[in-house]
Amino acid sequence: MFSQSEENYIKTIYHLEADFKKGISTNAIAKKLDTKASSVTDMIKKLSEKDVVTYKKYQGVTLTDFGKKTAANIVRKHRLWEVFLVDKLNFSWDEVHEVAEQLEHIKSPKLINELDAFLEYPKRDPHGDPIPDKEGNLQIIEKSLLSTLKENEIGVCVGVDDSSSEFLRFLDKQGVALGKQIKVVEKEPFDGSLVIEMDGKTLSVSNKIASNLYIQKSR
Amino acid sequence: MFSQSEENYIKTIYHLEADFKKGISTNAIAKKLDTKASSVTDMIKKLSEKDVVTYKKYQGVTLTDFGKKTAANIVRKHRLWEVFLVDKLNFSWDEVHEVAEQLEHIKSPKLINELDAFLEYPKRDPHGDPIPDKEGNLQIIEKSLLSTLKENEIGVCVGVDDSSSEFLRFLDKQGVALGKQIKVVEKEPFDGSLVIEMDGKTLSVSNKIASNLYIQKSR
DNA sequence: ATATATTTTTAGACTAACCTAAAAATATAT
DNA sequence: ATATATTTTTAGGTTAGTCTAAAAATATAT
Repeated sequence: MFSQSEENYIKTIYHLEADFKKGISTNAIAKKLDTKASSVTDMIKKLSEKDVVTYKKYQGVTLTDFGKKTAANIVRKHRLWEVFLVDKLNFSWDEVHEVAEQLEHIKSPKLINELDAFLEYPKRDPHGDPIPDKEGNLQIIEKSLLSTLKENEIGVCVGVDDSSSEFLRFLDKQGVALGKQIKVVEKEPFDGSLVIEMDGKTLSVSNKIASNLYIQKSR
Repeated sequence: MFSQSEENYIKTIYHLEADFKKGISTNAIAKKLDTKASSVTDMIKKLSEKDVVTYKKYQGVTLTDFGKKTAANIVRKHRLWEVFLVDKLNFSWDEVHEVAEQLEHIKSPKLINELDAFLEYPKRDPHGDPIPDKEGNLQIIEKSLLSTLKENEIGVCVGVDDSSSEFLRFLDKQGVALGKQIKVVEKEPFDGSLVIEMDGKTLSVSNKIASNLYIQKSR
């Protein structure tokens, strides 16, 4: 059984590994968790004692298989709770993170399995991120950043890269949501902005937006 | 904002005051929380600093109005989560306590208000205990222990005194549940047992059972 | 009313999780 | 390749919440 703090470290390392492969640095973890590198070193030693990570001094850490499974389970809980909050309790997708951060630490296998069933086994959370199954596996979706699509390509919005409140609220305002079909009408080479078609309407999005929206290409 | 530990103390004092009025002893709290009296003294000092309790050395503690409201809010959360677990996630009434003990510490006013609405503003938890409203008020129900009913009196089962798993599972086995109508057919003065009628069937219950079941008398 | 028992508080220590500051190792730049 | 900068670890300290053991206060019994 892990403490909330241990779980937060495990989850953070998991997310960093997804982005940067192996050997996550002390500093990277400290930055994500808004803590000091020295605190991270302390915790890493404990997690390595518990066989959650492999660690050699000055070489960064890597999750063991056990650590990966543990992490996936925390992420599973986090994302299932997010679905619950949005689907059942009228939260919007920019409001769920903070509460899910707390709920993910609740310890009860029955709770999470029943919740999964109650939500009818969702495959994605409200931001489009996949929900790991009980074994910790998560289905990968071939998604591309909107900014990488070519003119006339069509796809469906399946996720966001930046999930900050500001960005999500901006998307809401523009009418962008998961599942929306988007067609690239025109790409502006000068500033990387693009003209898209959505809901039969035409609008222009900046490169910054297009670099944070994931699209699953049609065909 | 209170820590989980502080919240557990506040809640415990609240429950003890409901049973024994004012001036809850250090030892009583220690017993309930399965901790040592010296730890309780430490925590009491902190809670009194924070104006949650009034405390004079060796005189026990009493919740302030602020403390009562805080406590009621924790109890509200606990009981709403219990309803959720039983009504939506197929938990039985003897399984909910442990998980609700964790869920009650989640901090999010929106979460609890939306949960309340989602559950359609329940008035009682699965054990028949009233759920405090947002202001911390809880409706009182005139309930009597089954053992205090007279022959031929009729009532509805509205709660349990002892809510241990063993007792609740025993009640399940006997078909006893909240809302069941019960009529006292005969009282046995010798051992305090009584013969009751429920669901059209006649059965005998021991005094121990009858002293732990609350009945709301009809008329 | 005094002795004895019980309860409560104090004093001092422990652990988890954090911190700061300094030392050690590694990386970078000329 | 050596000097400099950066990263990481170590050493030692802090706080919340717990503990044990002893001291102080209160309660009980004769």
